[in-house]
Amino acid sequence: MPDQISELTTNRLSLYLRYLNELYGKGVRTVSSKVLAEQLGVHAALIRRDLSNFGELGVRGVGYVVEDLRRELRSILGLDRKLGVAIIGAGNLGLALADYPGFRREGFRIVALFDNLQTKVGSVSRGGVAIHDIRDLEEIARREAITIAVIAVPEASAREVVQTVVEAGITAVLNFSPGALRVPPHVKLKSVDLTVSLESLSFYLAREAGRSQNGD
Amino acid sequence: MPDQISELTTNRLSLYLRYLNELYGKGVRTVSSKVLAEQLGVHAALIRRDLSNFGELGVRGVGYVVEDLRRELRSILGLDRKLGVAIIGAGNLGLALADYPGFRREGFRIVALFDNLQTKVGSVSRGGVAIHDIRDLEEIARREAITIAVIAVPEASAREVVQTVVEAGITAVLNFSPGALRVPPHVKLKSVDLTVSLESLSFYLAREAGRSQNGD
DNA sequence: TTTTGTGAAACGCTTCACAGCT
DNA sequence: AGCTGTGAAGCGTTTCACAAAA
Repeated sequence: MPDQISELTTNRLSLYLRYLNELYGKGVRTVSSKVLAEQLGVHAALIRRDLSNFGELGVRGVGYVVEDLRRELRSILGLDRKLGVAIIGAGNLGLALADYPGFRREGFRIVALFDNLQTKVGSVSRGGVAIHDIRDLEEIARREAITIAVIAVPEASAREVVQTVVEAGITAVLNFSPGALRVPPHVKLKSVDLTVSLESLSFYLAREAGRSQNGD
Repeated sequence: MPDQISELTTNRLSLYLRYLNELYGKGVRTVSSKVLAEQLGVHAALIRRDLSNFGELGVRGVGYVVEDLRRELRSILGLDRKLGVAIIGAGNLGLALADYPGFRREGFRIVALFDNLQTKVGSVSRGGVAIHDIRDLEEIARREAITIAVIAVPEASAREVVQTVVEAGITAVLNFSPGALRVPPHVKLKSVDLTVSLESLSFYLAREAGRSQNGD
């Protein structure tokens, strides 16, 4: 078992698990890397390579036993225990993320929202997640065993918030705020930059436009 | 100028532009790849390589002229014209995205939300973006020159919605729904999978946990 | 001297192709 | 025969290191 697994691989593991859940629900017993590959739009050898990082999970001549591989992946991804999640920032995005069904489905426990605006503190999201004062983060994080923070605050407060999160002892951060954040080495930071995603698409459109009209 | 630019590069171009905007606001005249690199946490040579794809944008011995590079990047990313964006799905996430300030800032025009639920059609988001019937997408897309669709619908309807979007003549799609989507080759699809992002973090936590407690 | 632009080396990820197991 | 697991090849991205320019 190699000691460093790339993020590209872990992302795909999550995709494999999602499809295995679907197969499991349908009562399918085994699945080959070929079938998995066709469904997910990746190469079969890549799936075998990804899975082989964690042992010999398949059966030669047969494929992968759906129930076993599903259990294995859940364990590899750490989804067999319920992880506590805090959402920082009770703006539009934070509230939407707090109620996002995809987070609850695979064993995450959305414990609370946090904000610094006193007018928001004390109320709840539509789905019933309570909004607390950001100053209570550390206490609640310890009490509720929160290990993941999702940051959805404006760019201006992002740095300060990350600091608060790290000081509260949280070691995994999913960041939706724009801008580069720095965290200590023991903290894992993953950023989803919505503006970057959209501008990247814009680049594609700009290129296509230039490509179709050739010197007229 | 190479004819294929990787998505890794275009994502970084967007980050460079964001920081250049900041420098421009502060009145800074020039910046070196070294300074840029330190701020953004990437290697200086990578920045030079990225930019060199689009010509000789810098000045040897000096660095890059902030105003010029900023203008150049805006043009490269196609942000010098205002692109029309439609958000499909007026749930929590769609509504949050419609009002997301980061989208408006860099020259995108959020034209409308679309949903199939008649109870939502006719109302507006908090920020004032109107919700239309998804059946009117094609007509409105043509009239308002919408070139980008942001998909924020439940997994079950995602496939159908992509089809509708493609038929409406939209050629760039930013997808927030889980699951693999297939689009024709002339359409650019970029997916942000929130569940995958969170599960990837969970993997990191599972690994760390196993690492600290060694056989006790 | 400073800093870019870029061949060449290094690195990492994916695919090929097949031995090995069922 | 069928399908996994994997060494080796292939390919794309990043970093090194330095010539060229200001």
